[in-house]
Amino acid sequence: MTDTPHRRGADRTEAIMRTTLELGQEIGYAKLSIEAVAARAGAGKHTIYRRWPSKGALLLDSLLSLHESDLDYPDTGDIIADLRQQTYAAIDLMGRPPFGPLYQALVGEAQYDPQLAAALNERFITPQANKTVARLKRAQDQGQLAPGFNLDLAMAILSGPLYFQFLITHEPLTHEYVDQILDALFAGMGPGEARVRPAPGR
Amino acid sequence: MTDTPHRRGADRTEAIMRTTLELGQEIGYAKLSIEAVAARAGAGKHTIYRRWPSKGALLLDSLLSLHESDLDYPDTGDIIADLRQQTYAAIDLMGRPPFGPLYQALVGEAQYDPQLAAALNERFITPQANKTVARLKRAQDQGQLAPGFNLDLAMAILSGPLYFQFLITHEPLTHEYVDQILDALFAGMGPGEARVRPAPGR
DNA sequence: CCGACTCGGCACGGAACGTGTCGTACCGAT
DNA sequence: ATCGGTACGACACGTTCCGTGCCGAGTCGG
Repeated sequence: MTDTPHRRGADRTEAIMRTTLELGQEIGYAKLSIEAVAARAGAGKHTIYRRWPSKGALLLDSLLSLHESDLDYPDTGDIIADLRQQTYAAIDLMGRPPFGPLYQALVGEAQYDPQLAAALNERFITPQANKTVARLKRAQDQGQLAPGFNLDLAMAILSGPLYFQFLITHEPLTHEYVDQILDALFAGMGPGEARVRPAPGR
Repeated sequence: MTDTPHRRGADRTEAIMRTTLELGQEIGYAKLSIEAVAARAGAGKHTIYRRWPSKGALLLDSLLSLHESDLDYPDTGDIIADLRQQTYAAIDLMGRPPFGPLYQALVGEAQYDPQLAAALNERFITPQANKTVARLKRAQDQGQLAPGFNLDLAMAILSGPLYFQFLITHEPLTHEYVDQILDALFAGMGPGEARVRPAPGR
């Protein structure tokens, strides 16, 4: 039916974002150019520049369009199990294509594009963090966490090591690693026995 | 005072790195170009390309030349106090010019330049991490830490939240934040009383 | 004192940027 | 059905910077 050119509006927007993800996966973010996206999408460069101020902004929108179904927090009543499951889902997303490598590049770009950094925080980081904090809050109200514990801090201590591995050491994110972090977070690393995980054996 | 051209070797290397830092501070990493560095340093572009394969590699060397005096770990016998002091020094370095903003951009660039990422790890991240782990090891041997605790993990839990704040939320790194992380790390956030101070002996 | 090397300067082709212009197709309102 | 406004694709343009090639001159080691 329509191989007619000059389709408009949301139609073009979606086609451009889809092409961005395609090309991004094929050649990587570094080599991705607006020009190439326009060419493959059969769009004029203006049509892209009219919608997005930068390559980063375009990719941010494209990635967000990909995971519309927000990672929703379970609440089984067991805070550790819920955090674990939720974090598994997060690293599964971050760890593999198409989201993983492109998200990594996007965070990289945000390091010298303050506008992009702000948008990334507002549209992805903060909402995700808020969900974690909200779940922690319920647990704290139910006495599963130390009453005075700073929940933003708890979120940072959980996410931080993951991002450290993701952005700095570039080692793969594993479920086992998540387990270790959760254990340490709830048990502390001071001397004496861990309090959460039963220490089996002797 | 030699304004004679054609000085050679380490002389030129140092001049180029110094100019890189200067220009980087003035206009930011994103706008920094090899061409501009060459022009201001009074060097040919070849002289730069002969030494460094990329802008990132040049900045990495430049930044490392800046903090020759490695952050050395104190060992007062009190692991928490030593970690605190060492981490204070680290965030003071990361938090402000000239090192801070340029280091941030460098980590960003490393997200889509695997060679740069490897060099950054090998020459900066890993050495720093090793020092932390070594200090933790001594503490563990002296019974100040849980015997089986994974020390690489401990390092990641300490560094991770700092980098999270540095790279993701872009909020300023404060000593207070370091204190909070250390408290949480040693006490855990499970219910019950904080255990910050180690009990004597085993 | 001489050959090998390194340097600064300049020029080049190429890629991608962001903008401008033009003719056309779509759309909503009359 | 007609008509203006708008979004669009295509193309061209000037600019910046890349990475490389070439040249003449200065420097260094033997």
